[in-house]
Amino acid sequence: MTNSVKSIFSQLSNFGQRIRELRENKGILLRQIAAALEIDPAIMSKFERGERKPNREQVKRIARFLKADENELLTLWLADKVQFIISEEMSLAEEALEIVKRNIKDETQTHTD
Amino acid sequence: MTNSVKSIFSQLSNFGQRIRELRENKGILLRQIAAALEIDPAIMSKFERGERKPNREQVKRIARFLKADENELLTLWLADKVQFIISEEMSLAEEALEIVKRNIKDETQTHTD
DNA sequence: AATTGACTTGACAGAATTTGTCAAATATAA
DNA sequence: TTATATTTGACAAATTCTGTCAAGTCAATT
Repeated sequence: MTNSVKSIFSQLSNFGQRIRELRENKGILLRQIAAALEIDPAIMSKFERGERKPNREQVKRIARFLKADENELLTLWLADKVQFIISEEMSLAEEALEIVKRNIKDETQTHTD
Repeated sequence: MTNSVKSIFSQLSNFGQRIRELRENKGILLRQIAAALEIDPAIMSKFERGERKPNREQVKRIARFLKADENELLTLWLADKVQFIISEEMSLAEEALEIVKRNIKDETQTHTD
């Protein structure tokens, strides 16, 4: 994932939001799921916030550990993947902002000498 | 692309089939497009057969060289990318598309104020 | 049959991205 | 403050992606 795209879209994660909700409702700690999946809590945190994407096996393990509907979670996870691909194509906005940013910077440098 | 998935899905390529059709109708050689894009003909061949995927810039250059509709080709290219992800998870496909569709709709409504 | 031209195939190396670990930072509550 | 939970970012290792190359197939000509 490029940084520019991440900055706009990382906050939306159908999957991540759902598992966080499930986890918190059950009063389970993030690091407890992490332990169950044998990964660092940092990664689990990133899954929940949509900053990184788990693989199919991890989704299944999460479902099992949370006693949640595996199919529901896999579906949300797939939706995220598709949505990300689509979102990347809407990223002309980012390019535009980059140009503006560059221009502003040049302007600033020109005037502060 | 994993090998197992490639073996199943590499034959379907909306984008590849279309540019081969366009190219052949104009009597252009594969290696001529390759030269224009400054890549090896082998890669161009793989693009046309859907074995590898070009990046956005390459799609644009192909469109320009073939004097084809850039938007059409970018769309087919995007369709291939989405279709590939979905193909990996066939059974969950429909539900996932529904979620994306709903989110896109919400996004649109949010932004048209 | 041998040659030619167009494309295809697969192995390969280097580049780029992704993965998980770790330590430090932050946040929240007691 | 102290303790506990989560987040952040830098990092190395693993994996995937890229394009090059040489050898291969296939069809049409000679």
